[in-house]
Amino acid sequence: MNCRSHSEKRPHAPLPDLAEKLRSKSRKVTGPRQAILQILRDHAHPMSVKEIHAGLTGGDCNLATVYRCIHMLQGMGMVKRFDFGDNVARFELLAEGDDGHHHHLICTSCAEVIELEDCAMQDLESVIASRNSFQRVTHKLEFFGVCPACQQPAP
Amino acid sequence: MNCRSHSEKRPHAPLPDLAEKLRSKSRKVTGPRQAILQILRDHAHPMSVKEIHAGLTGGDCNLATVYRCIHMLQGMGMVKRFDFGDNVARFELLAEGDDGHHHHLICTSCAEVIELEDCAMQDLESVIASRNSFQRVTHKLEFFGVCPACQQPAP
DNA sequence: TTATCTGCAAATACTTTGCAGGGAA
DNA sequence: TTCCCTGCAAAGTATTTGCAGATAA
Repeated sequence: MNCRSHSEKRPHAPLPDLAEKLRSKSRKVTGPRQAILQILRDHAHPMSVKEIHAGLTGGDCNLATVYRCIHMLQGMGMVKRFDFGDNVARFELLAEGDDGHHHHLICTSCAEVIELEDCAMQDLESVIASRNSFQRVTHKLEFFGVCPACQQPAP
Repeated sequence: MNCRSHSEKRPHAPLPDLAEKLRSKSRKVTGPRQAILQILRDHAHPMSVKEIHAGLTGGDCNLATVYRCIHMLQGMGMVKRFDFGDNVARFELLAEGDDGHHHHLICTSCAEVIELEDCAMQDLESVIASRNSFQRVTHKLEFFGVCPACQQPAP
């Protein structure tokens, strides 16, 4: 598995393109939706619904609307859900043509998130699928550890 | 990664031994705790708190007690928590001397769970740790797919 | 105009906690 | 006897849903 920083990632489409994607599926481009897409675009790591809602500046929108919007975007394949095992769903905007399959390295102390490049687990999936007679096998994988900044002894 | 069925696993300690483990750490052996340990012993896959509570026959005990008991067992290293990405924590009794590090293959249709043997990801953890200057790197990994029984077309 | 979307509020699901009585050691 | 444990009830957090009014197309 190779690792790379977010800055090297495939860039997200500009906001107007994202809006167009909504229109093309007869979804309306509303204020809340644009604001939510903007926030997801500005953050390179998965965000919880609460974080997205808190990040909405000015007039913002209702928490329930954030949930509905995120689910809609997820259904359209524009956003992918990640679970870090703390019972809080997190969502990340997918770049055009990106299937979103990648993993994260999360600091268990400060929650910093580093994105890891797609892993080479396809072979493993095939082995597991055939040995257990399963079909369409996928996986969820996240790494946890202590980041450099958190390795210093507490003052 | 190798796969094996539950029947091949290291067996759980008998109930009296589990009780002794509690006493050795000045924890009391109560009815609810014995019942919960019994249920976990009887099930080879991770169970949600609700499932454990529902499985308590007869007099059973309060849901809050199940939560408290599970947390206590987790703190003692007798039980391990798994997350299947559905915002429901699941717990599995650990056999004596088992660190609980293994993964599961979960049917996305009927939720059947198959346990997979410990994977060979230690090398990967080392690479990720050194490349990102992280310490104490661990991981969570679960596989999802469609089990044989669910592959038949719906009637 | 019209179907979709939003805010509001209430509901649901999972989990935690305070408190007073009950029980294991 | 002495803590530890439990039930009960209430509260906390994450998420979903019904409904009537608002809005994009």
